[in-house]
Amino acid sequence: MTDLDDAETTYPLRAAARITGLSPDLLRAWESRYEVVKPLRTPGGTRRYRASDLERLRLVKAAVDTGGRISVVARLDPAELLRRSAVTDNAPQAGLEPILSALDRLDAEEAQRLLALQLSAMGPVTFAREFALPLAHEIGERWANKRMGIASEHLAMGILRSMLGSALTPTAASRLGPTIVFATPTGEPHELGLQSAALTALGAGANTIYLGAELPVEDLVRAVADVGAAVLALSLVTLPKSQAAKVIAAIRSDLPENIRLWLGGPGAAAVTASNGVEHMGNMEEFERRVALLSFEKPSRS
Amino acid sequence: MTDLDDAETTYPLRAAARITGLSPDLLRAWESRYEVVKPLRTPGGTRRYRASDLERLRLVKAAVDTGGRISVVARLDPAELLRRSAVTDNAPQAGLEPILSALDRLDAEEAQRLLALQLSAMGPVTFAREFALPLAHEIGERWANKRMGIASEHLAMGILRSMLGSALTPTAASRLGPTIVFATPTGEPHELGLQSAALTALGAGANTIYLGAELPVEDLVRAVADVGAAVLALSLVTLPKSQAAKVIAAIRSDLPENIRLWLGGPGAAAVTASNGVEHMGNMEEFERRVALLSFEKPSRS
DNA sequence: GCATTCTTGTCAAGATTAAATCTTTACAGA
DNA sequence: TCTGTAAAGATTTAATCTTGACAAGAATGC
Repeated sequence: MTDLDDAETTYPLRAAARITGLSPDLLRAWESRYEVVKPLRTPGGTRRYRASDLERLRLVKAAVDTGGRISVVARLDPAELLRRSAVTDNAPQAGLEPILSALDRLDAEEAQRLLALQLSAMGPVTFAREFALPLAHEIGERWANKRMGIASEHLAMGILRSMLGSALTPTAASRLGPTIVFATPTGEPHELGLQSAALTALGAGANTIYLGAELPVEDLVRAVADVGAAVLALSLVTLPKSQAAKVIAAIRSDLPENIRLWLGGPGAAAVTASNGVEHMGNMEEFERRVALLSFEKPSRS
Repeated sequence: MTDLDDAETTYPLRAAARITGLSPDLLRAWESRYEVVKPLRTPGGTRRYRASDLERLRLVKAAVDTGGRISVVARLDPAELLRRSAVTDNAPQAGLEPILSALDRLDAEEAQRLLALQLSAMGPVTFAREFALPLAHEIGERWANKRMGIASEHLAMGILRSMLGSALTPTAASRLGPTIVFATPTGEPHELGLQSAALTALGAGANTIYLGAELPVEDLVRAVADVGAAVLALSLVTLPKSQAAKVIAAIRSDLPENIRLWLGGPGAAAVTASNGVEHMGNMEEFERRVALLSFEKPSRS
């Protein structure tokens, strides 16, 4: 960022509407009636929402959705808002058991049948996030407790990788969106989360280029430059912290400044201290960031 | 939607540009100089591209990319264009070039489109053996010569792995055949040949249990015993000779005597000296051996 | 071999169009 | 009264338009 000091990225009304799920009319009404947010204005008078505005709107909507009155909610400060929009977590453990049992018997046919059923029921994006990832987590758990063999784990991961990989087919239309390259750095073999993220991005309209696991720094940087990507998205799971930090630093320093570097996955939190590296806390946040990409100021190059 | 007769969906210039990969300027130049396409116009004069326009542009670009001159290519009719940019005929080697080119550009969509075309034309088993393996070989060659990046290689392998993995769905009927476990020992990451073999076995009526790459000896042996397999099939490509010999010896000694151990792949020849280990020289031999298994005395229950 | 012309992709300027957005006012259900 | 939605007409922003020019490479003529 050379001198983009005041050039905090902002978003037009339609972006705010799409991201928050509120109608443009309602956004204006809330602003003029209750001053929920005060977006910036262009010289011509057009609204420009900062990321902080969007975040606040998200919380306010959550509070309203759970029964609050907008005239009251609008005046709350962020801390109070957070309390009012508490997450009512749900346990989607539903159909896991039969699949785990099939995997334990190394019954690929049955496992695949059950998984395909889920996939067709929920669609690839939801399947990846709500089913495949929890399943993988549970398998990892059981493996750690010696309640399941590696063979079952391999079988499961292979099936999931193929299923998600097949869904990960870019369409001609997806080229319209911003380009995001997905990969895992050398030493990080876990691919499932990366695939889920790629599917999410595809659903959000991004032009996803999925390179898979264990790409060397140099090739990664070159690929990103070659395809003119706006973002390089990496997933970290088991890569040791020290090694991860080193790799990320290397990538960041080799990557052109105007290309973003996003990290996700359980192993990412420990690394993201550095500058110019952004951490995606969860899939929802990631999805939102992808959607916002389309609305950013034209990036010169 | 009563009468949208003329309401064929059309795309503005920027969509056409991003979908075809041509710049807006170039699109206009090609139109005004050579009449490559004649998009519709709005009352105000703005271009609107039909799907057919985009298709034509795609073909024209393909023809230009392979050395044609735009002034010539622009006049060709669709049939001629197809000839100039298409997967000419069944000769496998012919179809490789466009795919390699797409991979080089990291154009997943195009690569996948072309591969899917081949897959549907030849069926999974033939596709794996006659197309995927030669393609992988060629990619390896080009990578060794620095004519192709690792990113392209990863992209290709990911696509192929998913395509073959999806085809590798055991059916209820296949459970009738002899059980074969497919895997690769720890340290051997190459999976493509293994998948091809598994597909071949599936086609030959075996009950294939595909565990994927890099299974530790202990788990491999346990898995084979658990499912009552008649054969353990391993693929070796780049595992160093000494290491391979050690791993194979370990597996053989831990494996019950009545379970066969088959080795295949380029790295297998160097190892097979030992007793009780059989070497599959090529896919045809392997296929024959699988077929023969069915006639041996029933091994299970 | 060398200069000339043609081809082809890219760019800039200034005008125009299309799509978003603006404000204000109104209205209807809870 | 509170709240979400809608319409009208003006305005702004982002895309697109045409024209003309330019430079590097390819083809051509001598």
